[in-house]
Amino acid sequence: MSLKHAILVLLETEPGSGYDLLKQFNQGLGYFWNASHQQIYQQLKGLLDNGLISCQIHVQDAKPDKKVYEITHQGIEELKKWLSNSVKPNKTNDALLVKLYGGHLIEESKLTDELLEHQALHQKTLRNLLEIEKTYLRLPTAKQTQYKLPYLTLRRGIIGEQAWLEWADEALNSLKK
Amino acid sequence: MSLKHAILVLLETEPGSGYDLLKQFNQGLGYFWNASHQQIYQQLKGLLDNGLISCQIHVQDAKPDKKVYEITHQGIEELKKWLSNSVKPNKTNDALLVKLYGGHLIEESKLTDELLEHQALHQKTLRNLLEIEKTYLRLPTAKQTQYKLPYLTLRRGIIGEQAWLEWADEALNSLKK
DNA sequence: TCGTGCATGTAACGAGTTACATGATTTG
DNA sequence: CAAATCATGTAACTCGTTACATGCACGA
Repeated sequence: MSLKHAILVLLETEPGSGYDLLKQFNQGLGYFWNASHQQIYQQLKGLLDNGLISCQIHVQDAKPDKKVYEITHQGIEELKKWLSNSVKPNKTNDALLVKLYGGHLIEESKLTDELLEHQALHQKTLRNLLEIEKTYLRLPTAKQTQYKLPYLTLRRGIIGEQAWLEWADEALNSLKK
Repeated sequence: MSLKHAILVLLETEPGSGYDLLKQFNQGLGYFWNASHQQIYQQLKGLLDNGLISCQIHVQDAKPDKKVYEITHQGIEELKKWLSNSVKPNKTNDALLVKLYGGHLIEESKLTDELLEHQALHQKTLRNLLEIEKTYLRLPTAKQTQYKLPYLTLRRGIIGEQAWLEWADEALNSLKK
């Protein structure tokens, strides 16, 4: 349901191709929404069929052609409608926790190893987010106000990652014993 | 991929019916894995076809019959294999954050309202988890050691919810301005 | 020449949601 | 008398992943 709307949100800010959207999902938006290129291209097809976006082909030299999509009036209406209705809270499905829960069947060192792997990834993500935050905090106040809402989502990412790492410390200590 | 294994983890602890599993998903396991009854019954069918679980019908009076499933030797082997291979880190797809990100299209009061709704739910979840933790902390040391791993997953839930609420406070304050 | 970036897609499958469907017993 | 609990399922659909597929340009 929401990938459609995530794409509309991005296209509302500025028109772009499937490839452009993919980059945004891998960068800025990636800390709260992920999508593969396959999914994106499928959704774009659907959105186009329903008239929520329009498409123009941009010929480039030395690079493949690109299809640049733009949100339509209808698309904006649909987006506003979606924004106004409340969404259900997120379901968490976390395979790592399932493994911990049933972890007595294997050696604890394997659990520790996997925790350490995940810890390294989360640390990297956090460093990344903190870099982006630095950039934001260096902006003039007017710009900060303008990007207030996206900044709140960034804060969610930072606080969430910090909490994950806090837990991982606790868990690793508990496993050591 | 993981629902299968979540079911195996539960059946490894004790045999049960699809309905029993559903209750476990709605209670203890629910803070890190969710599944609907439709999904569970489908997966049980698949697991049975693949010989990872076995099934016996228990006739009850004054209640419908139930199919009690048990993990097989093959099932335990499959579970151990899964536990030994590492899983990919979780992808977060959070619709609420997509809405915040694109929230400039609607009135801020609508965003605030929805945040408050979610806040109430998270508060309730946290209270619940803290109750379960109290029960755990009252257990004798031997029992605590036995349930060490599930307790770690509970801690993840608690720390995660606390972090969510911390963020929500920050977000609500920022929206007030 | 090999990998990375740019740029797009199809097909098959597995995971998850929504809707439909039944029927007894217990509790308020 | 209505609602919740117990107990099971099917069907249609959407969402997401994995694998397959193409082709040019540029730098190491």
